[in-house]
Amino acid sequence: MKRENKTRYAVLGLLSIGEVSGYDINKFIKEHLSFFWKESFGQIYPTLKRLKDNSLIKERVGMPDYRGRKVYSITDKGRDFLTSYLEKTPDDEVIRNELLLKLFLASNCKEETIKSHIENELKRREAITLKHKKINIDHRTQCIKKEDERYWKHCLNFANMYNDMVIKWCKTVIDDLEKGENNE
Amino acid sequence: MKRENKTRYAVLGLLSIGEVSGYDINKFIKEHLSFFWKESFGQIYPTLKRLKDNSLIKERVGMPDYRGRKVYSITDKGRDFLTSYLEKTPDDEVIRNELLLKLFLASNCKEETIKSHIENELKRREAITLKHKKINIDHRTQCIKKEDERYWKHCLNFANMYNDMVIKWCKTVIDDLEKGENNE
DNA sequence: TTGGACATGTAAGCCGTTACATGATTAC
DNA sequence: GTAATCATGTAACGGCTTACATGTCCAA
Repeated sequence: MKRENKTRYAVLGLLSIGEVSGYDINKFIKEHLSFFWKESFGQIYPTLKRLKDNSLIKERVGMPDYRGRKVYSITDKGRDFLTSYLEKTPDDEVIRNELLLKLFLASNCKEETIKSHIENELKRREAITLKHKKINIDHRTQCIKKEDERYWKHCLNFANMYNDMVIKWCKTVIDDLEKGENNE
Repeated sequence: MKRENKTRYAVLGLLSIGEVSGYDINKFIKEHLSFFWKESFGQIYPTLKRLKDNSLIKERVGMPDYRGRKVYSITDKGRDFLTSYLEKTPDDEVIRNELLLKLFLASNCKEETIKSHIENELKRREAITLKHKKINIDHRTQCIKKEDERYWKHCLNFANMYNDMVIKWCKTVIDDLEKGENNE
């Protein structure tokens, strides 16, 4: 079985929430979903075209806000297609964690090097946590429809738990590396 | 800047541990590293050829265990290349978590459907935990060289912490979904 | 008036999986 | 003898990123 193009489901899914443009889809994913999904323009625009050709979505030239803007809405056929997708068991995440690869191979570099990678990761994660606390959950949820809110909060919660876990892990690694340094 | 082929670093990295064949590399990744890295034969064999052409590794026909088997070892040049790779800041993980995508879009399907996806994930994770407890850490570490062991244990620990976190998360989602059902 | 955000789209080209092709060896 | 595992490799094909190309609108 061939690898499936998942972009179309993500795009179709976002259109199930409301009528938006390709530009909006990109922005929304970047701002709100980037902790579990990524897309690029090079995928989004061709995907919109294909979905339109298959009558899964409808195109409308966005007036009066015209600026070359086109907005798309999901059709009944599109909604059926999306629903049948959602029923299929999700594929395993494809994991390629470069930080762990480098840690695993760290006997080929200085201990300082790998330590600084871990410290960077820790800082990055702590910054995310801080940002999430500032922007409280209600604010992050403003743009989400009522019926989706419940599911959305679980997604956010996943992100937070993952973040906390990584922070904890980074600290244990750093502690261990420092312990080693003192022994020398 | 072009996207980088990461496979060569993974392959080179494994050869830094010892002289092995393409088949061995595949097996090792599948058995030991699959929680943070994946490769397929279609990438491994061409990569070995390219690394050899660039003198980063050396080929040797594996005698006396001959069965068409070729084994590779890292050269000094290869080791330098690997070290300079390890010094670069790791790229962000590319995340595409289909379970979270489906959860986010779950207002387009029956609640039962998404609930069963989460339950599957929970079962899968619990099975992994069980397996890891059975195969104790010393056994999993047998095949790892002494100098790598310390780093390796941190990688394993990441896997365990992540697993535990996901299990906890799944349970809160399932609880919440069941609470909703009772209210109806 | 100029920079930044809005807005759409294509082309090049590597990346990576899957399927296919082939054959040896070992254990039952 | 036959199934499983060992073992290498290629071809097809779609996936996806990156870079490029083009133009508008708005605010300072």
